[in-house]
Amino acid sequence: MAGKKQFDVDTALDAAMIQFWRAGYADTSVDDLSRATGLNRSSIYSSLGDKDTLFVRCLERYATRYGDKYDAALSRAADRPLAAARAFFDVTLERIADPGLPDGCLVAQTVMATPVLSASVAARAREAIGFQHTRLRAALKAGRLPDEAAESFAAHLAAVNQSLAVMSRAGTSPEQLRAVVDVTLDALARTLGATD
Amino acid sequence: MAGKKQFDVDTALDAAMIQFWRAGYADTSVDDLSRATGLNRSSIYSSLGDKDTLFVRCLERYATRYGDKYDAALSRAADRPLAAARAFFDVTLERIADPGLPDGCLVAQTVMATPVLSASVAARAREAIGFQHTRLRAALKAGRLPDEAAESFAAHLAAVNQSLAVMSRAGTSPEQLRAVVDVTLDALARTLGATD
DNA sequence: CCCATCCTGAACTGATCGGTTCAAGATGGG
DNA sequence: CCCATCTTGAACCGATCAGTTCAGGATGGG
Repeated sequence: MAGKKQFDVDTALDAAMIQFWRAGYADTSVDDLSRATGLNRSSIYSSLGDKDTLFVRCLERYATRYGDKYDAALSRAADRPLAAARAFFDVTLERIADPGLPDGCLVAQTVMATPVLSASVAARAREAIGFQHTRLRAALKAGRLPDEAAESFAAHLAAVNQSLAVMSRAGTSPEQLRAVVDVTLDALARTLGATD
Repeated sequence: MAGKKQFDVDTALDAAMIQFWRAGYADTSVDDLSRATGLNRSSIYSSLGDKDTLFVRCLERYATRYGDKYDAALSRAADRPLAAARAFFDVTLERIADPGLPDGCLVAQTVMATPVLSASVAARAREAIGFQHTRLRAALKAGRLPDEAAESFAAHLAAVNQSLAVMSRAGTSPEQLRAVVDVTLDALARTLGATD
């Protein structure tokens, strides 16, 4: 099985990411990663790095992939904050509805494990959360929401988005998750209406 | 150090609960529990049970303690849903502000680890989340919120409350957490105003 | 004073962890 | 055809895990 060709690193990273996403850092052993990727234990270390390095790569992969989706959703209706926020949440709700992906959120899970993880990993996860806030604030300001309201709603939208990760793991139904989001969207709609 | 007297089981349980709360189930070893409680390894097994049993006891202790606080907060202003909701969130915000307690939430952390924990533990954590929803819905209905709105807001309030656990671990400041909550409270206030 | 009771420290078991090493096998390019 | 390259499986290391056992010290009631 060798000579010049190699396995697909991207596919392996996706499998590792999903494994970490499902079980978390502490509960994922290198043997688990071996099974998930189909790669030999030796190959993981030689091609993907040790467990910590690999986890960071997966975390960045996750943050980039879904960060891009959030960006795309927000910018698709840049002048209509309500539609933008709705599209933003749809990214998460569709991810949760995808049976091929775990519930929850790798970033949320990592943040929750913060006191135990290495400082660098914890910092990256916090960074991802901070970037979400920045992204939302920029989008809301671009949608002509007053600065103060943009600030508050950015924090609120980011928080509610993370709450979906927790609630989806608690067995909350898609309809209930939608209800959670709709309350927030109604609040945003009324705030927009009030300032129009 | 014995004869007839014993250590205080309640104090030990509190210490164990805080250890699990801070580090989670997977990242808490029995030696960690020994250090946290000040009890000998043997004493833990003989007096508090094995790790799984002890964790369930801590989880129930947590759910009861804060469940009672949530109940008290909601019932203190049973006829004013907005004040009740505000008091509900204050329970969480004060807990987060307490430097003697870990950030986050034991239930949220347990729910996030659901795919890895034993089925019975996962079920208890989900149960606690479900009870929160029930508690909130009952309080909102008692506050004369229409059934449909009570249902939606109960899900929303429970979710936002859980989001505080995630965000507090992400290093979000108390002011930002307050902003997250205030958006929700504003939405509730306007809904109440609209139906008055 | 003495004995029943409780707690402690330490050792031990078997399993699993992350990480490393290496011989053997498979492959494709020259 | 043959060699350089890559992957595999398996073994190994030291550390840590949950859980058990037990001898001995400390204590208080009688």
